[in-house]
Amino acid sequence: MHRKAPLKIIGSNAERTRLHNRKVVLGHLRSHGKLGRAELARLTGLSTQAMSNIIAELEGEALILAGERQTKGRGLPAVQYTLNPAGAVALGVEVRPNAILCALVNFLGDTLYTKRIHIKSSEPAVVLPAVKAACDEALSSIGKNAPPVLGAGIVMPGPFGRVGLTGAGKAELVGWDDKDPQALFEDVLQVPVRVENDATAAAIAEQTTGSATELQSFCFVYFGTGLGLGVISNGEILRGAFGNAGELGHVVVERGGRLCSCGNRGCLETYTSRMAASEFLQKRGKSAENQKDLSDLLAANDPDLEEWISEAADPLAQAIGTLENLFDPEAVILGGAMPPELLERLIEKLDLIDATVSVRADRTLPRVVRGASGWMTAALGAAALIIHDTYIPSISKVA
Amino acid sequence: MHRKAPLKIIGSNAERTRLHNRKVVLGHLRSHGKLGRAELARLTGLSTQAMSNIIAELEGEALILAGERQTKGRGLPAVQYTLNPAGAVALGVEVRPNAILCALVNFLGDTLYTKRIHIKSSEPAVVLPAVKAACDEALSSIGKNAPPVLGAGIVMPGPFGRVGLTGAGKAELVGWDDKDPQALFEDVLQVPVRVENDATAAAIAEQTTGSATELQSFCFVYFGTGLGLGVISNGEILRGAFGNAGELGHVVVERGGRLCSCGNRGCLETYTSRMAASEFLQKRGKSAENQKDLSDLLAANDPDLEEWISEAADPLAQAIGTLENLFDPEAVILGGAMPPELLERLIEKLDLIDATVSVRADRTLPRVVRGASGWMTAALGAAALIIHDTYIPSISKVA
DNA sequence: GATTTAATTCAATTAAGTTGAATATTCAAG
DNA sequence: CTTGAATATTCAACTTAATTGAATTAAATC
Repeated sequence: MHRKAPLKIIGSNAERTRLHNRKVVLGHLRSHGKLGRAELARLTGLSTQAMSNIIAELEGEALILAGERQTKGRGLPAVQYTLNPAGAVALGVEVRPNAILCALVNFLGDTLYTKRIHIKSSEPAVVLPAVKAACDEALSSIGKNAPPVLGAGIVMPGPFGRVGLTGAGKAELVGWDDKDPQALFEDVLQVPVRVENDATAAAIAEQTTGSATELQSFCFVYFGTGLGLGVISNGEILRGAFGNAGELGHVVVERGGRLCSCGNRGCLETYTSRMAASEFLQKRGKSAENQKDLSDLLAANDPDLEEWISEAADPLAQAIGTLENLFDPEAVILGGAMPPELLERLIEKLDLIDATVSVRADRTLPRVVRGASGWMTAALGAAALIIHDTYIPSISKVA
Repeated sequence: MHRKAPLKIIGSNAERTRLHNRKVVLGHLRSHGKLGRAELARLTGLSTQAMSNIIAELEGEALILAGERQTKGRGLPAVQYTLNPAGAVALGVEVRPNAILCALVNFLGDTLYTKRIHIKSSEPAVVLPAVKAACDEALSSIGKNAPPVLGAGIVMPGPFGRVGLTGAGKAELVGWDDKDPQALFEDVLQVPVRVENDATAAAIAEQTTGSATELQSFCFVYFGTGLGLGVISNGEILRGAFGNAGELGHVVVERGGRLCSCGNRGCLETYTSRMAASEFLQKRGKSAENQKDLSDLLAANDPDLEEWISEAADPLAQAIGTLENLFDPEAVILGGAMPPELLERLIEKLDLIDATVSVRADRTLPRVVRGASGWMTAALGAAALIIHDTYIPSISKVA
């Protein structure tokens, strides 16, 4: 287990400048859809000549496509450039104690392939070859002339290795304690690898292809085994000092409340999570082990499930108020491994606190919206992270 | 009132590259104290030649000073460079409904001058000339050959103009509703101006000259009129979508608890804040309107104050647990307009949640530490913000 | 049809980096 | 005490990727 490296602030040179500018251009193309060179030059504050060079380079690498000239009033109509969906792909993998979920997405973050593979053990010796095989299969699924692979995003139940032990006892994978997953996966897969937690990955997926494409600041509440939180603030991922930020499940919403597995009382997770729903329904003699069960119960208007929803909404509303006051997001998004209809019902039932910094006269979005959900969310998010990295420079933003 | 501008992601060029690299160099000099050219080149990933050029430029502007050559084993001993304390100054101003606090700091963030000025009204027509006069006096206090003024940081009770109305009813200044304070102050003072909230400014002061000089991620709990929060995460200031992040005072710690002025129940501010202490003591027939009163009561071992501290510690401990789980900071710092001894007592009384992500085997710092406090904290922090901006590039960090 | 406007390219220039060789100063080994 | 290795720094030449200003093309307006 190694301590997190202190972040190093490095200088820039011509090469890094170009890399930065490429990302800036790709980012603008992503958010605007299509743009001409001159307009890109204006947006980025670069000269048209510089833009021409960058565009030529990106087009040469097939990351962007030249479209029709588009007439907009006087003057030579601008050639419209768009991202090339087939310009590159990214892998996403979620490693769980008993399964590996593998996804492949295109340069826009759209899903090309998904697969679930059962594993007998979560030890590195088992996981690494299985992930390698799954990724190879994913890549071969798109045929011979495959575009470049930008990298692989890996989601693992943290906290592990790099980030050290923590108190909020989580389901850790066995055999990874003293390992550096990033290095191991990079070694096996031979592409750049990023390891993130599920909630953050899901948040990035939401921003890449979901309901947050227009947002720069939002909180993504992720229903997984527990309850996670991915925070994007002004376009930046919030990780915290040790990569463990966003432990929403163990935020206390009721002093002296229900006993949680972490040893505390009143954790949000004990009220509002898949686990909490399962336990509640089990006491009523109903089984709801997976999303399908919950979906079915909801479709059948099961009164016990309805009761749980009502009961779960209050603590969640309180927690959302806390998120609003602390992070001042444009919206709070609920998603993850929960049936979408259930999330909708939960949102309907929310009685939000009516005086937080998010209660604004100029709101356009609802304070809480439903995001992407389903079992693949995290794996797709992991892949989206890689796409995200090629769009987002870690640089110069100006208000 | 204007809506917050969407953040613009801009390209880079040679000029911006140099600006970035200068900041990188200054930042390293700040955190290391003194360094030679070659070592700076290694730290920044730049060539020694480039470093020589940058150093020459900075030395020419008297922002850094060449020291003795320092022998460290074999080879030519490196000339050690340090920041020049007298290389530049920055102004800091806190505007309150009835007073203006003005501060001047040197290039290291050390205090050179402070002054409090009473004002009759908080309208722009009164405040702007008063601030101008105060700043002029501050600058003339350091004599004729004054070093360049990097800018002025302004702290005002938000949320105002730029960030729009919010629900958590705060003490707003009258007459500023539809104004752009940054532009107004820049116009009057003729130096670059930054407007921030008190808690963020105080957090930056803590990082510049206080107990967080080594920290990249921390939460600063600011005792002002209410209770604010400044968050620095991996060196970046967390502002939120509308600049209102960190509204800690209105985080609910007790469902259905005490009625707060914001209309909700159970806000942290109603338990743990200067106002809460005043009210508590008033009920016991004691007056504690300012820091001095509290200080005196504490010195006299006043049993009522002790009782309040015990009562206030629990909600605070819970909130700190929430901060730890959400932000994963290296430490939580308590400071602001509270007597330091009282903060110490409060910290002693804290019964922290024993399972958050901050409970780590490899901790070196306590989870909660006391930070800078006193009436000038925010104004000094405002000035520190300006210094901070000249050290911290908004760019390329590498883990 | 002539003129204006806007996008784009061409050619020259410039800023700020990199690279490799030369020089200075110190430590360590013979 | 001399010599060689290590380290810091500078000098000079080169490279990258930007900028600037003039030229070219195509559409809109007069």
